[in-house]
Amino acid sequence: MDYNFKAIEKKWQDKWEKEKTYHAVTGDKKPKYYVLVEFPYPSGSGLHVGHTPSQIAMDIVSRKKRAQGYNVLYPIGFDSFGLPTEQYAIKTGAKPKDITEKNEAYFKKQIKSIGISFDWDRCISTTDENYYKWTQWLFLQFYNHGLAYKEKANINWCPNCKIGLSNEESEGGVCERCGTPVIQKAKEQWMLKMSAYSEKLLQGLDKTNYWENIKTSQRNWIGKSEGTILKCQLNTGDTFEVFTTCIETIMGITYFVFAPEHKLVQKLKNKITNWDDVQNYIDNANKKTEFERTQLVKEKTGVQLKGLYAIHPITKEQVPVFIGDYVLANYGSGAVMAVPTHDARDFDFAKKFNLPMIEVISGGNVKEKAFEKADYLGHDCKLVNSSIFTGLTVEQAKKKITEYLEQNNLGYHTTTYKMRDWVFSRQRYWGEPVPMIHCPKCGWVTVPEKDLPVTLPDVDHYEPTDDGESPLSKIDSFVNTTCPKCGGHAKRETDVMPNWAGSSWYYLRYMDPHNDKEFASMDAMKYWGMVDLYNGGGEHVTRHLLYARFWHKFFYDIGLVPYEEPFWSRIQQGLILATDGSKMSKSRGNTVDPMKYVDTYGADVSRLGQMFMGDYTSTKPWSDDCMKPCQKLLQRIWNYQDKLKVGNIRDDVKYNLSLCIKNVTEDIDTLKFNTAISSLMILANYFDTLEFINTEEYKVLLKLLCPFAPHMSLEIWEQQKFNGSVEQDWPTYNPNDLVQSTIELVVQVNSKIVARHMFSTSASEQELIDEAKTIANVQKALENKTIVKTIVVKNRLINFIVK
RNA sequence: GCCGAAGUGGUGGAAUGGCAGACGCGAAGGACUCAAAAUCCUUUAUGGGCAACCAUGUGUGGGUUCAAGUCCCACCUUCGGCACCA
Repeated sequence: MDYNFKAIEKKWQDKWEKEKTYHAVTGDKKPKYYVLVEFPYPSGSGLHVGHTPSQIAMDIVSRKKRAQGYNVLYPIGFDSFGLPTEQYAIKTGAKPKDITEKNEAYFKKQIKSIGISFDWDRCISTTDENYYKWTQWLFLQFYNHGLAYKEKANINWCPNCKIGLSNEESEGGVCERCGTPVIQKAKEQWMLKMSAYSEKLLQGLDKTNYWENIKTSQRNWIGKSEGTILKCQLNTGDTFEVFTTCIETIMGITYFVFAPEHKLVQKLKNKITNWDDVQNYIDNANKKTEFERTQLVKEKTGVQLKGLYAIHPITKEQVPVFIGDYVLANYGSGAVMAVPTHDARDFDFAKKFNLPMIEVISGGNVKEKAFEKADYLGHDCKLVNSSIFTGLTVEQAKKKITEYLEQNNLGYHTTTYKMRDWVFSRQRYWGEPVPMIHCPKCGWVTVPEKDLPVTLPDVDHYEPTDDGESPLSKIDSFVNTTCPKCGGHAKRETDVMPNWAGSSWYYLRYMDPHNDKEFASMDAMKYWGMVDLYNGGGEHVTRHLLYARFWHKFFYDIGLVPYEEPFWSRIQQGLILATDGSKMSKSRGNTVDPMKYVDTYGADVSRLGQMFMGDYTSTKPWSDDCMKPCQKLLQRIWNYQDKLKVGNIRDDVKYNLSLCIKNVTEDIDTLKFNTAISSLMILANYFDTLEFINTEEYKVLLKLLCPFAPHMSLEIWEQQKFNGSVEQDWPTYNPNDLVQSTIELVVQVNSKIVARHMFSTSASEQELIDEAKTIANVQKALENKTIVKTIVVKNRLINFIVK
C-alpha cells in the first residue's frame, strides 16, 4: 500500500493545532530547553530556502529533546516592521497593517504545512500594538537611564529611500536595501549609547558557548584596542589629543593629521593662512561617503594648515599640521600623529608631500617601505634616534614612554573601541513611533507609561518626505499633543525606530507573550532562562546579535532580567546556493521555492530531503536529487508494516539497532542531520535483509525517525495500535551491545597493508601480534626482515616496522 | 589589503592522525514485463592487467609521523566578512 501523505499529514497537522500538542507550559517540572530560530520577516512571496532548513533542523532538535523528557520552548513570530511592506503599500495603496496580516497568515499556513512543532500560542508580531507597546516602554528605560539621546550627526543618508542608515546598514557605501550610494547628511537623530557597553559586550562573550568564529566577529566589531592618548599643543595655545597604539614611535613624529571635521579646524579658521584651499578640501571631503574616503581613494590626499604648527610633546620642536580624509573623525580622537617610517599610510602621505622621515625602530628598510608594528612586535627590535629612549626594546619603550608622559602630564594609557553608538531613528512610517514628546517649555518629555503604546495613525499616505522628515510629521493629529508635564501644547517625536528594535528583545516576549502588565514576568524569565540554542543566519552574526546582547545587558543592569547574557549558544545554518552553486537571487532568476517540494512529496519527504543535502552548517547548493531517495526511504519504512511479527528485539539485531540509536542521537546533538539520515538508511538496508521485523525493533526505528518525519511515524504507530507514544521515551542503547566478538583488523608491514584478518576483540596486544604473524601474507612480507617496532591500534590495525 | 571558512570520484557529500570515498545521485549490466514505469540484484576513484595483482590518488609544493584529507610551513583558487581603526 502506498503512503498517502496528503491525507495523513493534514490529519496530524489539524490534530496538533486543535490539541495544542506542542504548547510549552511555563513552570513545568521537567527540565527546560529553549530552542530559538530567528523569526522571519513576512514578505509577500512566502517562505524561502533561508527559512525552511533552519526551522526543520530546530524542529528535529526540539522533537528529540521532548522525547528525551525536556519541556521544550520552540516559538515563532514575525519581525513585521520593515521597508518592503511600506514600499509595497506605497505602490499598491494597500495599508501596511493589512498587508502584514495577510502575509503573516500565509506564512503561518506554509509553516504549519511543513509540520513544524512551534508553540503557536506564543506567536508574536513586532507590529502588534500589544508587542510594540513594550518595545516603546523598553526604549523609555534607555532614555530614563541616559542611554538614549538626540544629537545632530552626520549620518549615512540614502537619497533614494530618503532614510538615514546606521553605519552597519550602509555596508560597502551603498544602501543595504536599494543599492544607491550613500551620502552624508546632518540630521537630528535618536542615538542609543551602545559604546557604553563595549567592554561588557566583549567580556560577556566568555559567558556564552557561541562558536569561536562568531565570538571573533563580535570582538572584531567591538574593536577594542589599547593605546596611549598623547596631549599636544598648537602654536596658538590650543590643545588637542591624538590616540596611538604605537607610542614607541613617538620620536619619529614628523607631522600631525586632523580629520577634516576636527573642531579645531573651524575654530582656528582665522589663523590658517591658506583657508580657501582648506575650505575647498573640506567641502570635497564632505561630499564623499565614508566608503569613498576610506577605500576607493587609494592615493592619500590632504592640505597643510599653513600658519599653524604643532609642538612635539617631548622634543618641543615645531611639526607641521595637515588635514586629510584618511583620518576619521569618529574613531580615536579624530587626529593622528604621523610616523611615516613605521606606518604605511603615513609613509604614502609623507612621500606625496615630501615630508621628512625619521627611523626610530631598527630592523627594517624604511627608505623602501614602512617598518610597521606587525613587522617589529615580538622581534626584540630596539629603538634608535629616540633620545633618552634609544636602545630600549619596543616592549620596554612602550612602558617607559607612557610612564614619562604620565609623569609630565603629556598623555596617558587608555583603551578605545571601534564600536559606535547606534543611530536609532528612522524617518519612515512603518516602524514603532519613538514615544517622546517635545515641549517648548519642558524640552523632551517621555510619554507616560499609561499612554503607551503610541500607535501609528491610520492614514492613506506613507511616502517619505523630500525634506527627510518622517511621514508622521505631516499628520497634524498625530504631531499635536499636550505636554505630560506642564499640560501645554507640545509636539510628538515623529521618527520611528529601526527594524532592529523589535528583534532585540523578542526572545524574552516568547517566555510570557500575553502579559499585559509587563514585557515579561520575572518568574517566566527565571524559569526559561537563557536561550539554549539560537539558530540564525550568518548575516546577523554581528549586528542583530550585538544589538540583542546590548539590550539584554542593559536590562540586566537595571534589574529587568535575571541573567546577564541572552543566548547560551549561537549556531548558524549554511547558506543555500542555487542548484548550479551560484548565489540564489531573484535578479538571477535561480531561486528555489521549498514549498513546491512539500506539495509534490509531502512534508515528511521534504523535511528529510532538505536535511540530507549536506552538512547543515556549511554553504551548499540546493539539490532536487535529495528528495527521491528520502521518499524511497519512507516508503520502505512504511512497507515494513507488511513483514511485522509481534516480538522483542532479537539479540542478533541489537548491534545494528544500537549503532543506529547511537549515531542518530549523537548526530542530532551535533547538528549532523545528513549523516543521521544516512544512519537511518543503513538501518533500513539492514532491515531489508531480514525476513521479518519484530514489533519492538520497528518501534525503535519509528522513534528515531519521528523527529525527521513526524507525520508518518505517528500514523504508523497509530495504525499498528502500538502502546505508549512514538514521541516519548527516546531510545537508548547498552554500549555492550556495540561490542562485537570479532573484528576485521588491517595488518601492515612498514605501513603498507599486507592483510585483512578477523581478530577476537578480547585478545591482548601480544595475542594480536602473535596471531598476525601466522597469516601467510604477513609471513611473506616479514621474511628475512627484522621487526624493529610494532604498533597496535585498538580495533584498527597492527603495523610491523621492519628493516 | 586584512580576518574567517573551504578545496575529496562523473555528482551531493562521509571519514576521534589509523583500510579515503560511508550514505545517496547518476551511469552500465541483469531480473521482472508484450513493453514501459516502479521495484529488486550486480558493477562503478583513476591508469595498467584476462586475472590474482600492481601503480597512482583528497587544490599545489615542502615538512612532522610507523601512519596525514586530517597536524605544521609556504603558495594557488573559491566563498563569506571587514575596510586606511592610528
